[in-house]
Amino acid sequence: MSVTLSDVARHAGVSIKTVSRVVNNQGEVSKDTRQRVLAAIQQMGYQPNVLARSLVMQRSYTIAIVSWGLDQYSPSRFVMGVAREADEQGYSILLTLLRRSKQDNVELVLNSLVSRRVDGIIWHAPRVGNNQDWICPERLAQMPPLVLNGLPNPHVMTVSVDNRYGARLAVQHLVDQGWRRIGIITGLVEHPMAAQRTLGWQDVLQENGLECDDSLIANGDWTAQSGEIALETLLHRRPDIDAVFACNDLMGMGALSAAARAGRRVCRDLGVIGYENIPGSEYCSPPLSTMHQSIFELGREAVRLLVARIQARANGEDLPPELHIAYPELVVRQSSLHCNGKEE
Amino acid sequence: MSVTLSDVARHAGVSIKTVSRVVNNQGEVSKDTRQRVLAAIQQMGYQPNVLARSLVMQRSYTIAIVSWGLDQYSPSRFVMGVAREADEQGYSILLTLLRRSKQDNVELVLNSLVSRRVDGIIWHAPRVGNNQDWICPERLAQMPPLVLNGLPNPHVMTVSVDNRYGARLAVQHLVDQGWRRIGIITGLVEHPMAAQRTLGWQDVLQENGLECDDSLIANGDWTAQSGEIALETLLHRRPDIDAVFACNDLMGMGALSAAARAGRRVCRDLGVIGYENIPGSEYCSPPLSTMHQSIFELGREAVRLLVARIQARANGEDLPPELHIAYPELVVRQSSLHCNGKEE
DNA sequence: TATCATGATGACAACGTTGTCGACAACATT
DNA sequence: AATGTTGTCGACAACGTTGTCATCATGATA
Repeated sequence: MSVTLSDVARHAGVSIKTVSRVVNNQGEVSKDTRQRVLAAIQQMGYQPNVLARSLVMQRSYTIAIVSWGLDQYSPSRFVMGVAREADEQGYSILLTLLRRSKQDNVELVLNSLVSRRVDGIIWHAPRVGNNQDWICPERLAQMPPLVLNGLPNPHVMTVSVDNRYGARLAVQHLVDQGWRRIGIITGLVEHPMAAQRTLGWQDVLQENGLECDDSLIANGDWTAQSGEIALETLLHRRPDIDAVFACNDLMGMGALSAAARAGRRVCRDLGVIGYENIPGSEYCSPPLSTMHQSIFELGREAVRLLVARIQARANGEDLPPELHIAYPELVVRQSSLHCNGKEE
Repeated sequence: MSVTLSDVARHAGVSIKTVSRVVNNQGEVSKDTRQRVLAAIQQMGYQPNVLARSLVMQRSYTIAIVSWGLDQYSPSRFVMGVAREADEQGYSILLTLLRRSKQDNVELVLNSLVSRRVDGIIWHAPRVGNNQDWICPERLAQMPPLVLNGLPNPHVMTVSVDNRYGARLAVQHLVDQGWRRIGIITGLVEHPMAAQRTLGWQDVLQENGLECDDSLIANGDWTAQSGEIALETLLHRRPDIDAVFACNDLMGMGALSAAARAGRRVCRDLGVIGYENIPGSEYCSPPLSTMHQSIFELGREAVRLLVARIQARANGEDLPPELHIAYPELVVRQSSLHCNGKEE
């Protein structure tokens, strides 16, 4: 079916090994034969068989990304960053989606990756329940993992976004604008990311001597609809609220909509800030203030770190796992501004 | 490093081949030895080496998806559908992102996939320039492709969304609402998808005897910002416009924002409809009417068709390439409704 | 008893690469 | 002239599977 080294060798009148040398341009081959072999390769359309190479070299030049889902913006961007950098580094990426319903298939997924002999894993799913218990010495020996927002662990590489820091920036901005009773619409509570953002919110309120009561908390699930409902319950429970921190932009948009329906005019009666800077957040009415994260770049960085580790391991050295943290930036638009109703 | 068949064989006191038989439970193995082998496998944590298996079987149980990008909602959903179905069918998926800048790397990408001996390709990128010229007999022999929104071709499988039909539904709805001068904000003109939607818009205007002039067309690039600018120029050029069909929701949101700034009240002075039904489109103000497409399901279907073809090919049969078309559905929300200003 | 099907198993050669080692010529050094 | 060095190249054995065939009991049939 496909052209092999041996086909090319026969055609060029040399040994298999010589062709192999030319392909990987390694070792000494005379200019003359190199030309001849190159011509044969060109002519026959030879493409090396990576499977065979992987088998003998004991590495597949493949890294797996195990993802929770691509339907949100940030995860998609992360995967794009991973794909781009992997391409540039000469690695292929194997995409695996975790089933959200089943807990127990983590083990299955991992076994499948071992079977495919991937050189490393990028774990791109929130730590919920015991779904990261697989990170144990036995597994670590098989393939090095890099975990997004992972727990500190001396044997595991991690790239993280400092969500608590980001949340602090967002809420501090609300405080600076003069808002005083600041509620929060959280993400899915079982996601560590959501927990971190809630902590940041707490930090700022406490530092500023503002009220920080459970009645200011409404739980969302990252969807716009949940944001809408959350703001409704919040306003009902605490009519004195004058601002709200939505833990992502979609929920922020839901909140904007709920506010309008409740007759609360954003910027005058209510400050709103989101988190994630999704496309479109700029075009809500009013435009949604938010936190920006360079997630694409984080994906690239993840691959860089992981590949460095893989290469090192192949050379017998054991690179100490590095850690990379990204810090979000505040994007001030209109929804968080406090107009004091002056222009009424 | 890792446990092999031969390790298990030695441990269980049988031949390699027998272990192989147990693993693939094929052939006749006595109950007794089967138990013994199974125990050994369990005990040693054996995982078959898919690389080696692929090498000898001449198929990798891997399919590649070549994508244009994951930053829009629909493409992400498509990839999710692909990943899910591939998982269920026992295939792994290799994710490749096309560089948008370079045209010429299509050939490189393809060669890399041949090198990895993928069993099939899902081509998930708009046909722009000559970037689908690779679909030629030579390539077809190497690995069967399935193309999203591909051109009709007796040798290539295709799954499509009927974009022209969807656009017709959207614009007809505007007409039904009583809007008469209907502009369009197109997608990137070089994308066939954008062209199809524009054709659908034309169809309906002509069928209804409405004006269908070039001055009603403004070109966007799928981003919200481009939608905003497009509506501005449109309103400037043709102040008599009373409705606009935005070829995706993001541009629709931009248009909504531009309308507000221009003092045009949506629903009264201007009808707006988008396309794609992204999360958040429901929470614009006013909520954006749009077209819904079941893209996740389309991704699953793509894998089903492709895998069927691969299996058939492996059995020597040559399954005729099938075709699958999905039809979008209208989602009526507020932005497209015509209030006639009654409640003024 | 001789022959034959059947069931269970293993030896061995593929698959397409790469690493190791040795062969051999050409040339430089003592 | 004998020896060492260098540059080219090929034979051969891995890598971990699977398919093909042969082997060898065992029990059934003629």
